[in-house]
Amino acid sequence: MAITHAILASLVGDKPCSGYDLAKQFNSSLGFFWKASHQQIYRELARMEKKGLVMSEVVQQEDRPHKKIYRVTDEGTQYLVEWIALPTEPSPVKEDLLAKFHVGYHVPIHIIIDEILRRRKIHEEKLKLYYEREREYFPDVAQMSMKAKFRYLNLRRGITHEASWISWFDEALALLGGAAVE
Amino acid sequence: MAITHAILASLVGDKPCSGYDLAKQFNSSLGFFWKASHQQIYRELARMEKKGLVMSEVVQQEDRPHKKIYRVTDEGTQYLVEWIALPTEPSPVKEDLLAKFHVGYHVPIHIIIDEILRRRKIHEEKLKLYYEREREYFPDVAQMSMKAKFRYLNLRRGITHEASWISWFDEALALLGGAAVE
DNA sequence: GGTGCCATGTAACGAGTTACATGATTGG
DNA sequence: CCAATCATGTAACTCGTTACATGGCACC
Repeated sequence: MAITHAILASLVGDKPCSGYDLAKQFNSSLGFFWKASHQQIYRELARMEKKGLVMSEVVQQEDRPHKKIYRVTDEGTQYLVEWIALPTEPSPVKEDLLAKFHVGYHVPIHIIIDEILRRRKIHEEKLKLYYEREREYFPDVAQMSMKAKFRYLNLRRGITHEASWISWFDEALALLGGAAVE
Repeated sequence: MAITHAILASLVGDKPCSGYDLAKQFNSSLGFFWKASHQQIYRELARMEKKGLVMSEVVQQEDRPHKKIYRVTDEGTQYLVEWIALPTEPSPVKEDLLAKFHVGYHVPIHIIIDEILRRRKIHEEKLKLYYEREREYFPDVAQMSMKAKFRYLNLRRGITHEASWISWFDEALALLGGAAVE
Protein backbone atom coordinates (compact mmCIF):
# COMPACT_ATOMS: atom_id res chain seq x y z
CA MET A 1 0.00 0.00 0.00
CA ALA A 2 2.63 2.44 -0.90
CA ILE A 3 2.16 3.64 -4.43
CA THR A 4 -1.32 4.66 -3.28
CA HIS A 5 0.30 7.06 -0.83
CA ALA A 6 2.74 8.39 -3.37
CA ILE A 7 -0.09 9.16 -5.80
CA LEU A 8 -2.23 10.79 -3.12
CA ALA A 9 0.73 12.85 -1.94
CA SER A 10 1.28 14.03 -5.47
CA LEU A 11 -2.32 14.92 -6.19
CA VAL A 12 -2.72 16.71 -2.85
CA GLY A 13 0.70 18.35 -2.80
CA ASP A 14 0.59 19.56 -6.36
CA LYS A 15 -2.72 19.53 -8.18
CA PRO A 16 -5.30 17.27 -9.82
CA CYS A 17 -3.93 15.74 -12.98
CA SER A 18 -4.03 12.77 -15.34
CA GLY A 19 -2.27 9.44 -15.09
CA TYR A 20 -0.04 10.57 -17.90
CA ASP A 21 0.97 13.69 -15.99
CA LEU A 22 1.63 11.65 -12.86
CA ALA A 23 3.87 9.29 -14.78
CA LYS A 24 5.90 12.24 -16.02
CA GLN A 25 6.17 13.73 -12.55
CA PHE A 26 7.29 10.39 -11.13
CA ASN A 27 10.24 10.65 -13.46
CA SER A 28 11.19 14.15 -12.34
CA SER A 29 10.44 15.98 -9.09
CA LEU A 30 8.46 13.16 -7.48
CA GLY A 31 11.26 10.87 -8.55
CA PHE A 32 13.02 11.88 -5.32
CA PHE A 33 10.73 9.62 -3.40
CA TRP A 34 9.14 7.29 -5.88
CA LYS A 35 9.50 5.73 -9.33
CA ALA A 36 6.58 4.18 -11.17
CA SER A 37 5.71 3.29 -14.73
CA HIS A 38 2.60 4.58 -16.45
CA GLN A 39 1.05 1.11 -16.51
CA GLN A 40 1.32 0.82 -12.79
CA ILE A 41 -0.10 4.28 -12.25
CA TYR A 42 -3.12 3.70 -14.48
CA ARG A 43 -3.90 0.44 -12.73
CA GLU A 44 -3.54 1.97 -9.31
CA LEU A 45 -5.67 5.01 -10.16
CA ALA A 46 -8.48 2.70 -11.31
CA ARG A 47 -8.30 0.81 -8.02
CA MET A 48 -8.22 3.97 -5.98
CA GLU A 49 -11.27 5.31 -7.76
CA LYS A 50 -13.11 2.08 -6.97
CA LYS A 51 -12.21 2.55 -3.31
CA GLY A 52 -13.35 6.16 -3.35
CA LEU A 53 -9.96 7.73 -2.62
CA VAL A 54 -9.94 9.70 -5.89
CA MET A 55 -12.50 10.73 -8.52
CA SER A 56 -11.98 11.36 -12.21
CA GLU A 57 -13.41 13.64 -14.85
CA VAL A 58 -12.81 13.31 -18.58
CA VAL A 59 -11.64 16.52 -20.25
CA GLN A 60 -11.84 16.86 -24.04
CA GLN A 61 -9.05 18.76 -25.75
CA GLU A 62 -8.62 20.20 -29.22
CA ASP A 63 -6.07 18.48 -31.43
CA ARG A 64 -5.14 16.11 -28.63
CA PRO A 65 -6.42 12.93 -27.00
CA HIS A 66 -8.84 13.40 -24.12
CA LYS A 67 -7.52 13.50 -20.57
CA LYS A 68 -8.86 11.86 -17.46
CA ILE A 69 -8.18 14.26 -14.61
CA TYR A 70 -8.06 12.75 -11.14
CA ARG A 71 -8.65 14.63 -7.89
CA VAL A 72 -8.50 13.43 -4.31
CA THR A 73 -11.77 12.99 -2.43
CA ASP A 74 -12.31 14.01 1.21
CA GLU A 75 -11.98 10.36 2.09
CA GLY A 76 -8.67 10.21 0.22
CA THR A 77 -7.34 13.27 2.02
CA GLN A 78 -8.26 11.83 5.38
CA TYR A 79 -6.63 8.54 4.46
CA LEU A 80 -3.43 10.36 3.50
CA VAL A 81 -3.28 12.47 6.66
CA GLU A 82 -3.81 9.42 8.85
CA TRP A 83 -1.03 7.60 7.05
CA ILE A 84 1.40 10.48 7.59
CA ALA A 85 0.98 10.19 11.33
CA LEU A 86 2.04 6.54 11.27
CA PRO A 87 5.75 5.74 11.77
CA THR A 88 7.68 4.60 8.70
CA GLU A 89 10.67 2.30 8.58
CA PRO A 90 13.70 2.93 6.34
CA SER A 91 13.04 1.50 2.90
CA PRO A 92 14.57 -1.92 2.22
CA VAL A 93 17.90 -1.90 0.42
CA LYS A 94 18.23 -3.44 -3.05
CA GLU A 95 21.40 -2.51 -4.78
CA ASP A 96 22.79 -4.65 -7.57
CA LEU A 97 26.17 -2.98 -7.45
CA LEU A 98 26.81 -4.09 -3.89
CA ALA A 99 25.85 -7.66 -4.76
CA LYS A 100 28.49 -7.46 -7.49
CA PHE A 101 31.05 -6.18 -5.01
CA HIS A 102 30.28 -9.10 -2.73
CA VAL A 103 31.88 -11.37 -5.34
CA GLY A 104 33.90 -8.71 -7.14
CA TYR A 105 37.20 -10.53 -6.57
CA HIS A 106 35.99 -13.29 -8.91
CA VAL A 107 36.12 -11.10 -12.02
CA PRO A 108 38.89 -9.04 -13.66
CA ILE A 109 39.31 -5.79 -11.77
CA HIS A 110 38.92 -3.59 -14.85
CA ILE A 111 35.29 -4.71 -15.17
CA ILE A 112 34.60 -3.39 -11.70
CA ILE A 113 36.56 -0.19 -12.23
CA ASP A 114 34.75 0.54 -15.50
CA GLU A 115 31.41 0.03 -13.84
CA ILE A 116 32.37 2.33 -10.98
CA LEU A 117 33.40 5.05 -13.41
CA ARG A 118 30.20 4.67 -15.40
CA ARG A 119 27.99 4.77 -12.34
CA ARG A 120 29.92 7.65 -10.81
CA LYS A 121 29.19 9.71 -13.89
CA ILE A 122 25.46 9.02 -13.65
CA HIS A 123 25.33 10.13 -10.04
CA GLU A 124 27.47 13.16 -10.75
CA GLU A 125 25.14 14.34 -13.49
CA LYS A 126 22.15 13.92 -11.26
CA LEU A 127 23.87 15.86 -8.50
CA LYS A 128 24.70 18.69 -10.88
CA LEU A 129 21.07 18.85 -11.98
CA TYR A 130 19.91 19.01 -8.36
CA TYR A 131 22.35 21.81 -7.56
CA GLU A 132 21.06 23.79 -10.50
CA ARG A 133 17.52 23.35 -9.31
CA GLU A 134 18.55 24.43 -5.84
CA ARG A 135 20.06 27.66 -7.16
CA GLU A 136 17.09 28.33 -9.39
CA TYR A 137 14.15 27.56 -7.13
CA PHE A 138 15.50 28.14 -3.64
CA PRO A 139 17.82 31.14 -3.81
CA ASP A 140 16.78 32.53 -0.44
CA VAL A 141 16.76 29.79 2.17
CA ALA A 142 16.03 32.23 4.98
CA GLN A 143 12.71 33.32 3.47
CA MET A 144 10.60 30.30 2.64
CA SER A 145 7.02 29.25 3.18
CA MET A 146 6.37 25.99 5.01
CA LYS A 147 5.55 24.34 1.71
CA ALA A 148 8.77 25.58 0.13
CA LYS A 149 10.78 24.35 3.09
CA PHE A 150 9.50 20.82 2.64
CA ARG A 151 10.13 20.89 -1.09
CA TYR A 152 13.60 22.23 -0.46
CA LEU A 153 14.33 19.46 2.03
CA ASN A 154 13.30 16.80 -0.46
CA LEU A 155 15.66 18.30 -2.97
CA ARG A 156 18.37 18.41 -0.30
CA ARG A 157 17.78 14.73 0.35
CA GLY A 158 18.42 14.03 -3.30
CA ILE A 159 21.62 16.02 -3.02
CA THR A 160 22.95 14.30 0.09
CA HIS A 161 22.05 10.94 -1.42
CA GLU A 162 23.94 11.49 -4.66
CA ALA A 163 26.86 13.12 -2.87
CA SER A 164 27.23 10.11 -0.59
CA TRP A 165 27.39 7.81 -3.59
CA ILE A 166 30.07 9.90 -5.24
CA SER A 167 32.25 10.05 -2.17
CA TRP A 168 31.94 6.28 -1.86
CA PHE A 169 32.89 5.76 -5.50
CA ASP A 170 36.01 7.85 -4.93
CA GLU A 171 36.88 5.78 -1.91
CA ALA A 172 36.42 2.60 -3.94
CA LEU A 173 38.61 3.90 -6.76
CA ALA A 174 41.35 4.84 -4.33
CA LEU A 175 41.27 1.45 -2.63
CA LEU A 176 41.02 -0.63 -5.79
CA GLY A 177 43.64 1.41 -7.59
CA GLY A 178 41.41 2.77 -10.32
CA ALA A 179 42.48 5.64 -12.53
CA ALA A 180 42.05 9.11 -11.06
CA VAL A 181 38.79 10.75 -12.02
CA GLU A 182 39.30 13.53 -14.52
CA MET B 1 15.65 -11.34 -12.08
CA ALA B 2 17.41 -9.78 -9.20
CA ILE B 3 16.96 -11.84 -6.10
CA THR B 4 18.49 -14.66 -8.14
CA HIS B 5 21.68 -12.64 -8.37
CA ALA B 6 21.68 -11.75 -4.72
CA ILE B 7 21.36 -15.40 -3.73
CA LEU B 8 24.06 -16.51 -6.16
CA ALA B 9 26.37 -13.78 -4.93
CA SER B 10 25.83 -14.91 -1.39
CA LEU B 11 26.40 -18.61 -2.07
CA VAL B 12 29.50 -17.92 -4.16
CA GLY B 13 30.92 -15.14 -2.02
CA ASP B 14 30.41 -16.90 1.28
CA LYS B 15 29.67 -20.60 1.22
CA PRO B 16 26.99 -23.18 0.45
CA CYS B 17 24.16 -22.97 2.96
CA SER B 18 20.46 -23.50 3.57
CA GLY B 19 17.55 -21.22 2.80
CA TYR B 20 17.25 -20.58 6.50
CA ASP B 21 20.88 -19.46 6.71
CA LEU B 22 20.43 -17.21 3.68
CA ALA B 23 17.41 -15.57 5.27
CA LYS B 24 19.45 -14.80 8.36
CA GLN B 25 22.32 -13.39 6.33
CA PHE B 26 19.93 -11.21 4.34
CA ASN B 27 19.07 -9.57 7.62
CA SER B 28 22.69 -8.91 8.56
CA SER B 29 25.79 -8.60 6.38
CA LEU B 30 24.02 -9.18 3.06
CA GLY B 31 21.44 -6.72 4.25
CA PHE B 32 23.76 -4.00 2.89
CA PHE B 33 22.62 -4.83 -0.59
CA TRP B 34 19.45 -6.87 -0.27
CA LYS B 35 16.53 -7.67 2.01
CA ALA B 36 14.37 -10.75 1.52
CA SER B 37 12.00 -12.84 3.59
CA HIS B 38 12.46 -16.56 4.09
CA GLN B 39 9.37 -17.34 2.01
CA GLN B 40 10.76 -15.51 -0.93
CA ILE B 41 14.14 -17.18 -0.59
CA TYR B 42 12.71 -20.71 -0.40
CA ARG B 43 10.58 -20.12 -3.47
CA GLU B 44 13.46 -18.65 -5.41
CA LEU B 45 15.87 -21.45 -4.45
CA ALA B 46 13.35 -24.01 -5.73
CA ARG B 47 13.09 -22.15 -9.04
CA MET B 48 16.84 -21.81 -9.34
CA GLU B 49 17.33 -25.51 -8.74
CA LYS B 50 14.84 -26.28 -11.50
CA LYS B 51 16.86 -24.06 -13.81
CA GLY B 52 20.11 -25.74 -12.80
CA LEU B 53 21.74 -22.68 -11.24
CA VAL B 54 22.05 -24.34 -7.84
CA MET B 55 21.87 -27.90 -6.46
CA SER B 56 20.79 -29.08 -3.04
CA GLU B 57 21.68 -31.83 -0.65
CA VAL B 58 19.72 -32.78 2.43
CA VAL B 59 21.81 -33.00 5.59
CA GLN B 60 20.41 -34.81 8.62
CA GLN B 61 21.26 -33.38 12.01
CA GLU B 62 20.94 -34.70 15.55
CA ASP B 63 18.33 -33.02 17.74
CA ARG B 64 17.48 -30.59 14.97
CA PRO B 65 15.44 -30.46 11.80
CA HIS B 66 17.22 -31.49 8.64
CA LYS B 67 18.88 -28.89 6.44
CA LYS B 68 18.84 -28.52 2.72
CA ILE B 69 22.23 -27.17 1.75
CA TYR B 70 22.40 -25.36 -1.57
CA ARG B 71 25.54 -24.90 -3.63
CA VAL B 72 26.06 -23.09 -6.93
CA THR B 73 26.58 -25.18 -10.05
CA ASP B 74 29.12 -24.35 -12.76
CA GLU B 75 26.24 -23.05 -14.81
CA GLY B 76 25.20 -20.84 -11.91
CA THR B 77 28.71 -19.45 -11.50
CA GLN B 78 28.93 -18.65 -15.17
CA TYR B 79 25.54 -16.97 -15.07
CA LEU B 80 26.67 -14.83 -12.13
CA VAL B 81 29.96 -13.80 -13.73
CA GLU B 82 28.21 -12.81 -16.95
CA TRP B 83 25.72 -10.74 -15.02
CA ILE B 84 28.49 -8.87 -13.18
CA ALA B 85 29.90 -7.67 -16.48
CA LEU B 86 26.57 -6.08 -17.45
CA PRO B 87 26.00 -2.43 -16.50
CA THR B 88 23.57 -1.74 -13.65
CA GLU B 89 21.40 1.32 -13.14
CA PRO B 90 20.93 2.99 -9.77
CA SER B 91 18.14 1.27 -7.88
CA PRO B 92 14.75 3.00 -8.05
CA VAL B 93 13.92 5.25 -5.12
CA LYS B 94 11.00 4.44 -2.83
CA GLU B 95 10.98 6.39 0.34
CA ASP B 96 7.79 6.92 2.30
CA LEU B 97 9.29 9.67 4.40
CA LEU B 98 9.87 11.90 1.39
CA ALA B 99 6.31 11.34 0.19
CA LYS B 100 5.21 12.54 3.62
CA PHE B 101 7.42 15.61 3.30
CA HIS B 102 5.81 16.39 -0.05
CA VAL B 103 2.60 17.17 1.83
CA GLY B 104 4.15 17.77 5.24
CA TYR B 105 2.71 21.29 5.51
CA HIS B 106 -0.79 19.75 5.72
CA VAL B 107 -0.22 18.21 9.14
CA PRO B 108 0.87 19.65 12.53
CA ILE B 109 4.62 20.18 12.52
CA HIS B 110 5.22 18.19 15.71
CA ILE B 111 4.14 15.02 13.90
CA ILE B 112 6.88 15.57 11.37
CA ILE B 113 9.48 16.50 13.96
CA ASP B 114 8.71 13.44 16.05
CA GLU B 115 9.04 11.20 13.04
CA ILE B 116 12.37 12.80 12.11
CA LEU B 117 13.71 12.25 15.63
CA ARG B 118 12.54 8.65 15.65
CA ARG B 119 14.04 7.89 12.26
CA ARG B 120 17.27 9.70 13.06
CA LYS B 121 17.75 7.42 16.03
CA ILE B 122 17.31 4.31 13.90
CA HIS B 123 19.92 5.46 11.41
CA GLU B 124 22.28 6.52 14.17
CA GLU B 125 22.16 3.11 15.79
CA LYS B 126 22.82 1.41 12.51
CA LEU B 127 25.76 3.70 11.86
CA LYS B 128 27.21 2.94 15.27
CA LEU B 129 26.93 -0.77 14.60
CA TYR B 130 28.69 -0.36 11.27
CA TYR B 131 31.53 1.63 12.84
CA GLU B 132 32.03 -1.09 15.41
CA ARG B 133 32.21 -3.69 12.71
CA GLU B 134 34.70 -1.57 10.83
CA ARG B 135 37.00 -1.35 13.84
CA GLU B 136 36.64 -5.04 14.59
CA TYR B 137 36.99 -6.61 11.15
CA PHE B 138 39.05 -4.08 9.21
CA PRO B 139 41.62 -2.63 11.61
CA ASP B 140 44.38 -2.45 9.01
CA VAL B 141 43.11 -0.89 5.80
CA ALA B 142 46.56 -0.86 4.22
CA GLN B 143 46.90 -4.65 4.37
CA MET B 144 43.87 -6.32 2.89
CA SER B 145 43.23 -9.10 0.42
CA MET B 146 41.13 -8.34 -2.63
CA LYS B 147 38.18 -10.09 -1.05
CA ALA B 148 38.55 -8.10 2.16
CA LYS B 149 38.73 -4.86 0.19
CA PHE B 150 35.39 -5.55 -1.44
CA ARG B 151 33.78 -6.51 1.85
CA TYR B 152 35.21 -3.40 3.43
CA LEU B 153 33.82 -1.23 0.64
CA ASN B 154 30.34 -2.67 1.10
CA LEU B 155 30.53 -1.83 4.78
CA ARG B 156 31.78 1.63 3.87
CA ARG B 157 28.76 2.05 1.61
CA GLY B 158 26.53 1.28 4.55
CA ILE B 159 28.38 3.89 6.54
CA THR B 160 28.19 6.67 3.94
CA HIS B 161 24.52 5.87 3.40
CA GLU B 162 23.56 6.13 7.06
CA ALA B 163 25.75 9.18 7.57
CA SER B 164 24.05 10.98 4.69
CA TRP B 165 20.64 10.34 6.24
CA ILE B 166 21.76 11.68 9.59
CA SER B 167 23.21 14.85 8.15
CA TRP B 168 19.98 15.38 6.25
CA PHE B 169 17.87 14.86 9.36
CA ASP B 170 19.94 17.50 11.14
CA GLU B 171 19.41 19.88 8.28
CA ALA B 172 15.68 19.24 8.40
CA LEU B 173 15.53 19.82 12.14
CA ALA B 174 17.42 23.09 11.81
CA LEU B 175 15.15 24.33 9.04
CA LEU B 176 11.88 23.20 10.60
CA GLY B 177 12.86 24.44 14.04
CA GLY B 178 12.90 21.09 15.79
CA ALA B 179 14.46 20.62 19.19
CA ALA B 180 18.21 20.20 19.20
CA VAL B 181 19.35 16.60 19.20
CA GLU B 182 20.72 15.52 22.56
C1' DG C 1 8.83 9.56 -44.08
C1' DG C 2 10.55 8.73 -39.35
C1' DT C 3 10.88 10.06 -34.61
C1' DG C 4 8.90 11.65 -30.58
C1' DC C 5 5.18 13.44 -27.82
C1' DC C 6 0.38 13.12 -26.22
C1' DA C 7 -2.81 9.89 -24.01
C1' DT C 8 -5.02 5.85 -23.00
C1' DG C 9 -4.95 1.13 -21.70
C1' DT C 10 -4.58 -4.72 -21.51
C1' DA C 11 -2.07 -9.04 -20.54
C1' DA C 12 1.33 -11.82 -18.71
C1' DC C 13 4.72 -12.52 -15.68
C1' DG C 14 8.00 -12.06 -11.89
C1' DA C 15 9.01 -9.88 -7.31
C1' DG C 16 7.66 -9.13 -2.68
C1' DT C 17 4.42 -9.34 1.44
C1' DT C 18 1.28 -11.39 4.72
C1' DA C 19 -0.92 -15.07 6.70
C1' DC C 20 -1.01 -19.78 7.75
C1' DA C 21 1.03 -24.37 8.98
C1' DT C 22 4.09 -27.84 11.34
C1' DG C 23 7.05 -29.67 14.88
C1' DA C 24 11.19 -30.38 17.77
C1' DT C 25 14.63 -28.28 21.17
C1' DT C 26 16.61 -24.82 24.32
C1' DG C 27 16.47 -21.45 27.95
C1' DG C 28 14.32 -18.66 31.36
C1' DC D 1 4.78 -23.06 30.92
C1' DC D 2 6.09 -19.70 27.46
C1' DA D 3 8.98 -17.78 24.19
C1' DA D 4 12.65 -18.12 21.03
C1' DT D 5 15.37 -20.60 17.72
C1' DC D 6 15.88 -24.09 14.23
C1' DA D 7 14.00 -25.46 9.79
C1' DT D 8 10.86 -26.26 6.34
C1' DG D 9 7.23 -24.84 3.38
C1' DT D 10 2.11 -23.44 0.96
C1' DA D 11 -1.41 -20.03 -0.48
C1' DA D 12 -3.21 -15.78 -1.57
C1' DC D 13 -2.50 -11.49 -2.58
C1' DT D 14 -0.46 -6.94 -4.14
C1' DC D 15 3.42 -4.54 -6.32
C1' DG D 16 6.34 -3.77 -10.23
C1' DT D 17 8.14 -4.75 -15.01
C1' DT D 18 7.93 -5.92 -19.84
C1' DA D 19 5.63 -6.44 -23.93
C1' DC D 20 1.83 -5.32 -26.74
C1' DA D 21 -1.81 -2.23 -28.70
C1' DT D 22 -3.93 2.10 -30.63
C1' DG D 23 -4.06 6.54 -32.94
C1' DG D 24 -3.43 11.49 -33.94
C1' DC D 25 -0.30 15.62 -34.18
C1' DA D 26 4.16 18.19 -34.58
C1' DC D 27 8.70 18.67 -36.15
C1' DC D 28 12.73 17.85 -38.97
